[in-house]
Amino acid sequence: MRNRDKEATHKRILDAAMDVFSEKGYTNALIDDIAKESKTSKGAFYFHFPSKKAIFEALLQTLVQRIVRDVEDAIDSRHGAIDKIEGALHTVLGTFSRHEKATRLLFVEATGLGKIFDQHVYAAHRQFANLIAKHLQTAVDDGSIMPVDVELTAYAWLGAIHEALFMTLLSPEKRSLDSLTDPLCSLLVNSLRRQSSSADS
Amino acid sequence: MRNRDKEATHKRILDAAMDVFSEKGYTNALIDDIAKESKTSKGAFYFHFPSKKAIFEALLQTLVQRIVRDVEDAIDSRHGAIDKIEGALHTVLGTFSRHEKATRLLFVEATGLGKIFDQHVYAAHRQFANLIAKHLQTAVDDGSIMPVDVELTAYAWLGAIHEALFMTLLSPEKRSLDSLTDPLCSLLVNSLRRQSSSADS
Amino acid sequence: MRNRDKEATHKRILDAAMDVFSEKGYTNALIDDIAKESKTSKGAFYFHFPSKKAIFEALLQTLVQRIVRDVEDAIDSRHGAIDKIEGALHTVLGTFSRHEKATRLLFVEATGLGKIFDQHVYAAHRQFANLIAKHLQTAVDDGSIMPVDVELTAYAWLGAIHEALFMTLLSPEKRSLDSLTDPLCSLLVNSLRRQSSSADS
Amino acid sequence: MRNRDKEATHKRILDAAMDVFSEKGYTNALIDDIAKESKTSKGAFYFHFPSKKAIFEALLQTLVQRIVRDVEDAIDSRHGAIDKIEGALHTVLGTFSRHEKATRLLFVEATGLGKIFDQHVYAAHRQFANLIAKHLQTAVDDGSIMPVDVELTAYAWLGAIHEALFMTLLSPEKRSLDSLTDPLCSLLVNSLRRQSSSADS
DNA sequence: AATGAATGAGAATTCATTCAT
DNA sequence: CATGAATGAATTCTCATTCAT
Repeated sequence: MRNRDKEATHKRILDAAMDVFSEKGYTNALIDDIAKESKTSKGAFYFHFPSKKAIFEALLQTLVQRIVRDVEDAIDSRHGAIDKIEGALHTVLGTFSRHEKATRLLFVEATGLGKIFDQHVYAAHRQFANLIAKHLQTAVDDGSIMPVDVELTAYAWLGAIHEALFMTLLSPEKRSLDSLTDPLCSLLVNSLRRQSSSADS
Repeated sequence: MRNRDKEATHKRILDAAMDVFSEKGYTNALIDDIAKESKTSKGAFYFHFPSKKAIFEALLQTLVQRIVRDVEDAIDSRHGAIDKIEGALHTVLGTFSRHEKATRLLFVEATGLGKIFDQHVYAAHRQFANLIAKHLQTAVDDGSIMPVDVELTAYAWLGAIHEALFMTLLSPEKRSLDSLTDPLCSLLVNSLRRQSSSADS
Repeated sequence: MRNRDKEATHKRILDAAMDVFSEKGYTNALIDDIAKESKTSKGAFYFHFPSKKAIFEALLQTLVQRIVRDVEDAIDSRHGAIDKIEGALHTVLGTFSRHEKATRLLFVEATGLGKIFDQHVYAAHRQFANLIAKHLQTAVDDGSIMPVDVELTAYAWLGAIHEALFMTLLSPEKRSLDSLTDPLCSLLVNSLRRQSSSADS
Repeated sequence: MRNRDKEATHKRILDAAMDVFSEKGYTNALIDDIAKESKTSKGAFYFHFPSKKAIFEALLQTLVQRIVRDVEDAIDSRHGAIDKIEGALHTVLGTFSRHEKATRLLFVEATGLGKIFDQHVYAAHRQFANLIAKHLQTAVDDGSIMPVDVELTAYAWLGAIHEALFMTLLSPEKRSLDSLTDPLCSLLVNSLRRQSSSADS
């Protein structure tokens, strides 16, 4: 019972932190804001987390893990290399679309905070890129797509996704992330498709 | 004469600011750091710039303008749509490679600073994307490349470039930006090349 | 039975408090430290003691009383004025030696805490000094020692003891308090011996 | 001129700190109090001193040095071993009497602040004791006084002085330090006088 | 009686900005 | 124009104390 309360408060604070950080950015977010938003107190915050930095890191790590897991699950249910790649892309984009705040946190607010956070961001991007690279490699191996530098391609794709999300998030018009999924997916997958080859000798 | 001094100080401060901002990030950079680095004083800083925010914005704008101009010049000297695109890509990547600090400022340190700076970053990315989009459109129009959504492609490309730079800048190994140019350029240009070619003679 | 538990907890907390206070000093000691050390909880602490200040005061008072009683008992078993004085000195020094933590509490940690505690420390020193003065007076009265200002001498002696303990406690070498007893005792007693002596055999 | 201002402020802050620390004790003294008392600002405080701890240490060190110097000067003008000892005692006591706040700082407020300050206090006491020991040794060497353990005696004397000052400072009646000098001096010096006097009956 | 999560009033420290010289 | 001492609002983190269970 008591334990329930504790965990519930812990989660309320994490949720509040995500709201506040994605709303105001790391630097402009105050512990007071998080305390208020979570309807607890500064003391409760520091009971549950050792520092502002720590909760932000916890948030980042949790988000990356959750997204990576979601995407891997989604891929498992697809068959065929290209299908898997499309699946990965759709899920990545879909997940980001569904969690705008988390996305903003990962791709906007976590950047430019100095050396300490850089490593987290670097690691996060690496994990996402590896996810893509792995399936690209499978597709290359079974001949579904042209042989390419899968790692570089993975980063290029991640970058394309990142940029699309980024610009959408920063755009004053607040266009929904969702509308990006299909066109971006086509663009990326088509860029790799065995090029007709019809008469290609 | 006196005027010379004034301008020289102004520039020394700008240069120092770029060094300090790209080294420590906006938030961690102190006016004192900039004053020290520029071998002037806090008073001089505030004589030449109204605020910390202002000099950072000035820096961003100057950098974007300079890069855009450089790239446009480079493109002018190329002929043929694809050639121009390759020229643009090479120049963009080359310019970023040559100015690591500026690049770090534009693509890393300027991110996540909150609403006010977001607009600057957004505008900067837009300018770069437009540059690419314009020449993609020309290439599409004259049939050099497949018809694609040029705007989306431009953002995808910018994202690919951004990501590559970003990961290189954050990577602990500090790989040089330079080695990225050629492979990335190939990847992107190839992704658009008229695929079939079957009947293209 | 239940009562046993209660008293036992009370004592555990007092003991823990003495450990923690003498180890970290009043200001740096946390209620959490005491709760942990006593293997109870913060709630238990506040059930048994009304405040941090209160337990510290209780501790001081208990210690002073115990030491005064010990010394008085020891003196009772001595006969002759000088003998009693020597007895008092030996017992005071011996007691302090045997209870380093308590000594540290009384002579180091209780100092410099501000007005409120000052009075306790003042009272404690007074009690110790009175103890000494009383027996000095007896010795003066029966002519065993030179007539001196017994009160001032008592403070001087207490000071000498205090300083010796103090320096030993603060010394990096952590020399044992014990080795001080004999030389210090001689020094002080000799300083009062009927000086003449030359012809006094 | 500017430099004058800077130094003047620095000193004003030091003076204010001594007032505040000796009035409220280290822990209860607020930087705000010092800023207010010095008629400057918190910012000015941190411009001149890096931390609360640092200014307190600076204060302690300055005081010890000044007192040691004063005493040594006073001793120089005396001739004869016993005379020098009396001179030292008088000067030490006189100096402490004249600078009650400083004395309170050194002997009351600096105690019980934890490991870090302990070393300062230890060092200060050692310096004072060494001062006394040196001259005791001279007096022993030239036969002016009985051979005694000069180091232990020095600490005993310092302790006597310390205790006398301490009790006077803590006493509710606020008796002046001054009235202590003569009786204490006599007591201590007499305790060492060549007892002989054979013919003193 | 005991537990430990929650509270919130501080307090030290930082740093952009000002301004007298 | 330049200097750098001074300002003080803002912010993180601490910890004695409370209280629901």
